Amino acid sequence: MTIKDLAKKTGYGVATVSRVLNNHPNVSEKARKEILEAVRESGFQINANAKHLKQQHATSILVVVKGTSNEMFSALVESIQSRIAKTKYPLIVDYIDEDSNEVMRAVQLCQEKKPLGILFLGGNSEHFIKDFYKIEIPCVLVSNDASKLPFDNLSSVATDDRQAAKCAMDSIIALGHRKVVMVGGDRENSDTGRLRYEGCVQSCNEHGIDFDVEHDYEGVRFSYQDGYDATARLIAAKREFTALFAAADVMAIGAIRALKDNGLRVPEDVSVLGFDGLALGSFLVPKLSTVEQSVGKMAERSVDILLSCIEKNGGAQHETVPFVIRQRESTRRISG
Amino acid sequence: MTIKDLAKKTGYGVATVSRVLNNHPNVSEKARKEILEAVRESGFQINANAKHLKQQHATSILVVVKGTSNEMFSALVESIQSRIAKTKYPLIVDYIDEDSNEVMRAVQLCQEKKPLGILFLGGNSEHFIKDFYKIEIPCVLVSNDASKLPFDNLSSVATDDRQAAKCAMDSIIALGHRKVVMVGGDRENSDTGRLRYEGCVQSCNEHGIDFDVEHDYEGVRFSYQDGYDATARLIAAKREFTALFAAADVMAIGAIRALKDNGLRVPEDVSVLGFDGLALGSFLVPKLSTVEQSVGKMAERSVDILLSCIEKNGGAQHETVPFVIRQRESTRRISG
DNA sequence: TTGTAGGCGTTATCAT
DNA sequence: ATGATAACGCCTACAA
Repeated sequence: MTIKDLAKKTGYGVATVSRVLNNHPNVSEKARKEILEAVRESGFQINANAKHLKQQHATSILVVVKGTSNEMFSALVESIQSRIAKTKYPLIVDYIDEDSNEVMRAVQLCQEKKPLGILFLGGNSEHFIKDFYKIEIPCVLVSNDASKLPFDNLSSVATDDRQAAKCAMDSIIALGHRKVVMVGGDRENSDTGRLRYEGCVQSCNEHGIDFDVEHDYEGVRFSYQDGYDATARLIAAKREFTALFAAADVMAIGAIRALKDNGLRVPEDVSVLGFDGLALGSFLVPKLSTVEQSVGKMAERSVDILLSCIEKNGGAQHETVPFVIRQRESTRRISG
Repeated sequence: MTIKDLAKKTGYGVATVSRVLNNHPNVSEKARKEILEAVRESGFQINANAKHLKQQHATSILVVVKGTSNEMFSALVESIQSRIAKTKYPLIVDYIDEDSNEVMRAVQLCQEKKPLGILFLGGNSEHFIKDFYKIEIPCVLVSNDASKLPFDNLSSVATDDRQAAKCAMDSIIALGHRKVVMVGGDRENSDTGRLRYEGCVQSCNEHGIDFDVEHDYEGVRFSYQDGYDATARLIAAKREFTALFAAADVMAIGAIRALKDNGLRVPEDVSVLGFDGLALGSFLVPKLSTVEQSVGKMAERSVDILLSCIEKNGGAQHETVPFVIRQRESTRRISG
């Protein structure tokens, strides 16, 4: 069933059918009614391939999400969706593997869907450095900073990871902790991992706390299991600590279980602070203390910036979004 | 950059370029080398719209996933991916909203990508009843039973939800519990919700346990918050119970927190049993007791069935996959 | 082994 | 207000 069939069926030409389908003007009410009826009756579905092949510019906005089981990104997508819904732009959300090249995927999708702009949820700077020049429409990198990248069509909105991690450690130290370890991300391959590590170190330095990367830091993947294993290693190495800072809530959850399995109570023996502010955290026992990222704000600013770039041809903007240290039940004050 | 440009650039015709691009035979080594080099150098990207518009049949297999923050589906996708990777078929994974029509989406994708077969992860039978006749290629509904649906190109692989829920309740009763409540799904709009409810009731009946839908059942959405709220309502209604069965692990997690907030300990005061067997469950404190679905087996059977339908033109098959009741730390035996 | 040409379903430009 | 027709980029007989 094509628009040709539809044309034959209704007695109109393909052009008129196309006009009706796309809500274009210059169609009589009669034609519109009849054609719409035929569409309904025949269950006609427009061929997106042909449409996109022909169209130079679509009217949609694209979101490329890295990783599918990331609660924070899910929340971000939801928030972005509700914001874009208020505009005239359709939204296309595309999920890709944690470890595939988001930029090349975007290049591909640009050609397929011809979007007006792209929102990247998560991204690897190497991919951007290597391939982003191939993209010419306005883009926003969400949750990672892109101000150091030399592209004037790439904006960014992110939490200041270094600053947030520093504040997190500050807060732990303020609770009286002196022996602290960190279960963090890969400092070499993940910007986020590196920045949060740096914030942690900076805080320790400022407070005269001894922090030895070799023994007090584990750089692993952001998963329950990795958080568990890393913590188990820290314990096995007889590292003494009263507080553990995890660079992601999922690692904090793994860490808490590892502590428990080694006879350590949270927060009585060890305080645990996570990062992200996942909804899950507030349902746990104990409720997870964490660095809460402003998901709503991040979505809002990302969308606003992208739209302004699209509509007003503005240049790239780089923004930072606030965070909140939430002391819930997994951290506690200790005496000296 | 199109294959025409590539042809001009290399001095060959478009047909030869196309042959090289698609690994077709009848191309000289020389031509292949030169053209491949030109592709690399120019960063040529094939136009998927044009390709799919022209092609009658693609060679890919499609997975339509309902919901993006579903840990079990993520695990399923991963397992499916690794299985399909061993075949010659490319895999396309498409994520859609929890509450959008997966069948219509599939219809759309059929026309766009012309896949050989489809795997549905999650699905609503109403959508299938209403629209599935539009799909003519082999499909497998994963995690829901489709044996009652009248389509001979729709297979299904699922846990026997009713039986699993019954066994779950049996196990709770075997631990000595007599006063049990259930935090379940919507019995009207969710097959899964209804079946797990029925299994629960059946077990209670068989064991002479009093179970009153009005007061002992809460049908809500599968989320932390809904599990929390439902449990809070049960407690507020002064319903006495020593065990709570949740139709999903996420609801069980919400339930545990609600119990805690009302001064009830798990498992000392109330035993909690979940459903799904999420990885997360074994990192919680207490480790979540649950009905573990065989994700690996489900992926394996789904893929096998789909491939056999595609390659051998077999008819629809409906299979059930085993489950395991895992008594971990959130349930305990009580004395009469 | 290679090239030419027609058509996939749509949109959009011209006429009418 | 409507219709004929030329692209869009690719694949694939069919020819050479």
